[in-house]
Amino acid sequence: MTTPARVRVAPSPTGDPHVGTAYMALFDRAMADKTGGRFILRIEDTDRTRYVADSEQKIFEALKWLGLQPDEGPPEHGPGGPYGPYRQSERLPLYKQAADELVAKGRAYKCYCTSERLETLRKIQQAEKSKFVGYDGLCRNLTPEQIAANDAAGKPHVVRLKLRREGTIKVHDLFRGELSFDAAEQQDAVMLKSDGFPTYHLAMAVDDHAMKITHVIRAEEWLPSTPIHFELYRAFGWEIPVFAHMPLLRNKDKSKISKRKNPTSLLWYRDAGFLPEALRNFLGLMGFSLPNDQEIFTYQEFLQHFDLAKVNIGGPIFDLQKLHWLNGEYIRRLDDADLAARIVEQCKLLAGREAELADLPESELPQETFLKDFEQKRRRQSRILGGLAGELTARVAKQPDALLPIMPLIKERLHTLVEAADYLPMFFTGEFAFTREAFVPKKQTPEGAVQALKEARAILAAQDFAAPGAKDALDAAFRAKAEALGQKIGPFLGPVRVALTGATVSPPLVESMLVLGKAETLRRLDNALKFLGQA
RNA sequence: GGCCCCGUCAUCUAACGGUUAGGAUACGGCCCUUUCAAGGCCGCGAUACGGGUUCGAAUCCCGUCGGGGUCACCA
Repeated sequence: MTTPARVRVAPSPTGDPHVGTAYMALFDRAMADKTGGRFILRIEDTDRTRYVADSEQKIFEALKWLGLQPDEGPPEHGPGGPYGPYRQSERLPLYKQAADELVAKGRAYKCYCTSERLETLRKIQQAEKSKFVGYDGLCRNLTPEQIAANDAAGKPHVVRLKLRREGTIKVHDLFRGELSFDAAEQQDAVMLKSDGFPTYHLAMAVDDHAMKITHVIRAEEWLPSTPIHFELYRAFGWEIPVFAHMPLLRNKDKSKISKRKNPTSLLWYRDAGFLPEALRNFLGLMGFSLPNDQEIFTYQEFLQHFDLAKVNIGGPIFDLQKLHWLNGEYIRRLDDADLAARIVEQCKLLAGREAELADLPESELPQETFLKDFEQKRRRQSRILGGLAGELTARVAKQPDALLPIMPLIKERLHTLVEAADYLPMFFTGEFAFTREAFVPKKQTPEGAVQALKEARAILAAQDFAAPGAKDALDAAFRAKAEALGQKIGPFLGPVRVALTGATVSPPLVESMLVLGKAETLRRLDNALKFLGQA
C-alpha cells in the first residue's frame, strides 16, 4: 500500500516564491516522507517572456526557510539527483524528441496558423457564443506536400496534440474519482511552441514520466486541462500517475489567492516576522485536520496522521488573522535564547530597508481592514527593528545572553517577531520625545504626575536592585504608596511608565526597571521630572 | 456563456446513516491584572434550499441556488 512515492513541486521562476508553492510542497514533502519516497523540485522555466533571473534562488531559499527542502532538484541549490536536469530549459532536446515521436505516430501535427488567425478565430467564436472555443483544427489534415511546402517556405509552426473528436475522455482524480469530459470540447493543445520550447502540458508529462513521478499533487486550477494530460500519456503509451488536485487557497472573497488581495510572497511572511514552523503548521491546517481537534502540531505529528486521501477539498480561505494567532502561540513556546536569536536575525533581515518599508499611500494599502492595519503597523515596526540591528548585534557580540532577561517581558505580547519593535527600544535608549499629554492623561493633573514621579524615585532610590526579592519589595512599596495617596496602582504608575519607556504601553514596569538597572531607572525619572519642569 | 469542481458557524474545521452538530480563530461580556498582552470562564454563531431513499440524513440520490476554477504558442 505504501510503495515509496515520487512527488514533485514544479514552480515557474516568474517572481517571488508563492505561498501556494509552499502549500503544495508541504503535502509533497509529507507524501514522500510518509511513504519513504522522494520529493523533487523541478523548475518550469519554459516561458522566456516571464522569466525572472533571481526567482529560482528565492524559491529555493523559501523552501529551505520552511524546512521543506527537496530530495532532488537543481544541483546549484541542493542535492541534484539522478533524474536531472531539473530545470526544463536544460531539457529541450527531450521535448523535441517527444514531440517528434507524437508526430511520427500521427498523434500530433505541425500547425502553421498565425497567432493573428487564432485571435480572429477566438473572437468570432466568442461573438457567435459558440459552445466550442479553441483551435479549429485547420492544420490537422495538411498533406505531406503542404507541410513540406510550408517548411520549405520557412513558416514557423507549433506542434499540436491530435485529440479524438468524439466520445468522452475519462480521467481520474484521487479525491474526485473518475471524471468524464466531452472530447468534442477539448482543443488540440499546443505541445511545442514556435520558439522550440515546450508548453506546460508536454513538459509536465515528459518530465513526470522521465522522473518516475508517482503522484501529481497540484492545484485544482489544473483540473480542466487534465483531459489533455491523460490523452497525452495515452498517446505516448505511458503509465499514468495518480493525480490529486488540491484545493486552491482563497482570498477573503473566495477568489483564488492573489497578490492584490492577500500577501502571496513567502518572503513577505518571513519579513513580517512569521515563524516558518508556524506558517507550515497553518498551511497544514488548510484542508487537513488532525484527530482530537489538535491545531498546533509539529511536522512529525502532522506526518504521523497524514493521509493524502483525507484532504478536504473545499477551497480554504487563507485567514491571516488566524495565522497571526498561531504565530503568537509558536512564539510563546520558544525558549528565551531561541526567541532572542530570532529577533536579532529579524533585525538584520530588516536593516537598511527603510525605503522599501516606507509607509504606503492610502491608495496602495490593502482594502481589507485587518490586512491594512497589519501592513501599516508592520512597516512602521520593521523600520524600528531594522534601526535596532546595529545596537543589538553589538550587545550580543559583547555578551551573548544580553537579551535574555528581556525575553520573558515581551514574549507573551508578540504575535510576530516584528512586533518586538513595540517593546524593545526602551531597553536600548532612554532618550524619548516626551509630550505633556502622555504624562497627564484625562482625569489626572500635572501635579499628580510630578508627585508620582517623585514618590517613585524615592522608593527606587532606597531599594537595592540586586537584592533577592527586589521585585516583590518594589511591587509592595509602590502599592502601599499608591494606597497612601488614595490612588489606584494603575494611574499611579502611569507617569512612571512614560518616564521609563516613553510610552503608555509597555512591558511590566518593575521587571523592566530591574533589567535597566538602578542608575538608568533613576536617570530616566530625573529626565522626566526635568521635562515637566520639576527637577 | 460552455465545461468542470465545490457547498457544516464570518473563517479554519470535527462528526461508523443514530451527537443537545464538537473544537479553534475572530467578535462580545466577565474574571485576573500595573499599561498592553497572555490566561480562565461565559456568550454569539452553521449543516444553502427543495424533493426523494431510510425507522432515522450534515452524511446516500436527484434538482435548484450559490461560490470557485478554466476556456493562451502562461504556468
